Amino acid sequence: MGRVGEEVWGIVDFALNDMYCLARDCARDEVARKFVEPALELMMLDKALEGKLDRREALLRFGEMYATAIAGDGYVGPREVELAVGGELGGGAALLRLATLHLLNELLPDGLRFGVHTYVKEGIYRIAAYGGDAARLMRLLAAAAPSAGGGYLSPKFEGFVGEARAEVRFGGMRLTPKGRVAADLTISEGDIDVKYNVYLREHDILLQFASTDRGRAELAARLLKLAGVGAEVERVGGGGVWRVRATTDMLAAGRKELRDAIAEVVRRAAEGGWVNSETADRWLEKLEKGRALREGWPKYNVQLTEGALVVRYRSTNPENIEREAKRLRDMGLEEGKHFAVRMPEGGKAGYVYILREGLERAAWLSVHGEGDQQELAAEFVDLILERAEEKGGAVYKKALEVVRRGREVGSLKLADVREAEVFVGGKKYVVTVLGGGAEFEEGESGRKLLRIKITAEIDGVRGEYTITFGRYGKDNKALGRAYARADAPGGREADAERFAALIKALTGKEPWVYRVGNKMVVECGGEHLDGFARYAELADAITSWLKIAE
DNA sequence: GGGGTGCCCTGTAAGGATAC
DNA sequence: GTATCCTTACAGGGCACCCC
Repeated sequence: MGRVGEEVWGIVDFALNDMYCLARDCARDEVARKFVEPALELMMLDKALEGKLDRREALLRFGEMYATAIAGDGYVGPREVELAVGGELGGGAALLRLATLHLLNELLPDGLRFGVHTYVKEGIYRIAAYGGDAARLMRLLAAAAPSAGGGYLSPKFEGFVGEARAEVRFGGMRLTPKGRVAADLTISEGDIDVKYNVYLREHDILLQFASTDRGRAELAARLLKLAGVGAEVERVGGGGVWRVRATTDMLAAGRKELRDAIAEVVRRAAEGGWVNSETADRWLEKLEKGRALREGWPKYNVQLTEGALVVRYRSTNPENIEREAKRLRDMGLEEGKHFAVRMPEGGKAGYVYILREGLERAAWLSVHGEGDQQELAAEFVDLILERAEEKGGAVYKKALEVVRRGREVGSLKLADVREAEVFVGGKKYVVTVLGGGAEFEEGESGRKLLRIKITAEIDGVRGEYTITFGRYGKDNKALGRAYARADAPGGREADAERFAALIKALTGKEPWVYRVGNKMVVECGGEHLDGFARYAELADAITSWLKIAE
């Protein structure tokens, strides 16, 4: 380092030998710390250069310390890493930082070295790496930055995971004394690596790293996270061993490099006849396809049972069931109406079961809901469709049908029906809707009625058509009735046919038309009401009426 | 036929124990 | 200190069955 080096060491001497003076004169810890940390880094790196300290250990510790400094006084952008050094004696501290980076580069292999720029703005020294230099620095920090509980201690480092290029390689395939397949798998980032053990067990794949050094175990967890697996450090029993483990599904959610390496172990084991071929095929399928687990969502079971769509989450843990029920309530769904809940009892699993109407409502909320409800519902519907798609064919078709129906509620305008061609009784009708609305009314018996009025032109005949819904019978079924008018052009029969054409154009389904005495009755059921609910002018009234008339 | 529920069976996660 | 095994609870797939 020549003359610069001498100056640097002069500052180090000053910082370390006169710490008492610094502490006394400056009377603030942060000033002392500003010098102590880079000075320690400098000494550590110098020792590593002289071969008195393990080089990789020094790189790792440097990375931890520098990341901590950036977490406090730095900035991390997509293509930039910057450390700010300000305050009293900032110039000297910045010089120290530069000296440590210089030594660090001497320790790094060619492909990982990086350059930095230093500038002063508003009295603060800034040490920044840009572009490729920043990318190389990020690789070091990504592996070394302190973390806990599956995340970095500073959110500034979360983005690194996407940028880092953890390499995965395997070797040392062997059979354990009991005949299980084991292999070594090494994950490395930059010049830092960790060796893990992979075991092909009877029912799962297990990747494991164990150590009595908690720091090494945390590094193992960080590198595994860079490979896309969020396993946490755990303490084995109450003893002094720390461990990081991940099994099949977690591994299958990892990055392609990791999945490929593990798949290679499985493939070779299958070729050697060391694992059951059916099990190996299942694992390979998972590893090759990748398993996109939605963060924060459990795995809902989506399937068809004799034509009905079953959407269900089951668990023996009451807290899990309650958590899902709460999530559905937060989404705007109502228990009993949109979903059913059965709490676990006697060791048996409980469940939340999404009723058909619930999935429809969630689909509606995913389009028409507001704020958090809309976001939650959209995420939920996506998740269910994704699960249905995995099952393929009929399951996906059915799920899509329910979701589409839900999304359609209130999505159309009556005036959208213009010159629609429909066939009733083999005859073609041309329907144009001019307007309409819906309102409640109380019938003579106190029954809550819903009156839907539509103005339309059918085959050139303009008219106002009214249909009145009520709930009838022991099932309390929704039923809508209208009577054809005798004074309409062509008389009752022609009016009934035009009415039927209008309802078919609006709902997609023909009503039932029958004669009672000399009257012509046009009758609609729940499916027609669902069809009417697709129109914004009618949707709110229909939803409210369905609620109050229950 | 579709909606909803119960239950069996298999695969996986989690945690501890044990062998080397 | 590390590698391997064991146990158990839980999750999830899928089918049978009931009800309307």
